[in-house]
Amino acid sequence: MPEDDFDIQGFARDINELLILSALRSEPKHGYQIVLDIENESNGLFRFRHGTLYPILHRLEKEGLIRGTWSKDVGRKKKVYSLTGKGRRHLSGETGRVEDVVSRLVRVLRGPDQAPA
Amino acid sequence: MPEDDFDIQGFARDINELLILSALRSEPKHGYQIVLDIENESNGLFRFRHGTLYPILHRLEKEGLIRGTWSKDVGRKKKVYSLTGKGRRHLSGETGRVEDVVSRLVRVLRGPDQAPA
DNA sequence: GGTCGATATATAGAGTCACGATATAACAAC
DNA sequence: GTTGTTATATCGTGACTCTATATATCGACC
Repeated sequence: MPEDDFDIQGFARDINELLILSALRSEPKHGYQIVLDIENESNGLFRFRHGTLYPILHRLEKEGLIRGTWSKDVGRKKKVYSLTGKGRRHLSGETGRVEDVVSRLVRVLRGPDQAPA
Repeated sequence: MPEDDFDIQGFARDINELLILSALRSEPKHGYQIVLDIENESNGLFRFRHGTLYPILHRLEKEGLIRGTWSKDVGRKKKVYSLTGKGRRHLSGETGRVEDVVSRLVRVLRGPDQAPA
């Protein structure tokens, strides 16, 4: 019974989006801060470049998962993004789906003859 | 301490390659059979199309991870691929790396305030 | 008061890859 | 002999990340 179609490229794209959304879970942040936080929380594993980050932020905003507002309080202009309700639901739902996919992936990769450690 | 650079596109490509390599772990198979077995073992989750499978097989062969030989015993020509020693080492090593990455990914996605179930 | 580095956002261009479409061919069944 | 299944192969398209580049502000230093 073939469930929803799996697409490896969409999977990679989802991972990037979810990393950004998860960085906004605790509080609103601007782009530069998001990159630093993800890099810090993943011990340097996940590192976004500018050319990768901003297109994704714009895409997420267009999809209504985050909302960006310009803040010019100090003088340096920053665009601060916050999770919308839709974004928060998307984050928890898709995170569960990613966990499901990777657990099934690892099971296939390890094979049936591998006893669990 | 930033370890090896992570690349989401390379990660997706690696997953596809590892799925194919893992299908050859037990015995040599031809392309068509590989697709059926992966689809079967993943309960229909991972499904390779022709246009995806064969370029990857050629790539893996060129890298020396698999070796393909034409068999014409019955008449219908099949190219049967078998894991090389290098391929077998690559499979187990990279599977471990994928497991490491996904576990760290899930940890970041779930966040620090999430208690383990 | 001018330069340099860090902060901060943005986009265009290049390169890579999966995917859909299409082609070819042999065998089975009828 | 036509149709469906098995089987391998490649080309073109599109989607996406990544590199490079552009712009601008602020702090520090001298």
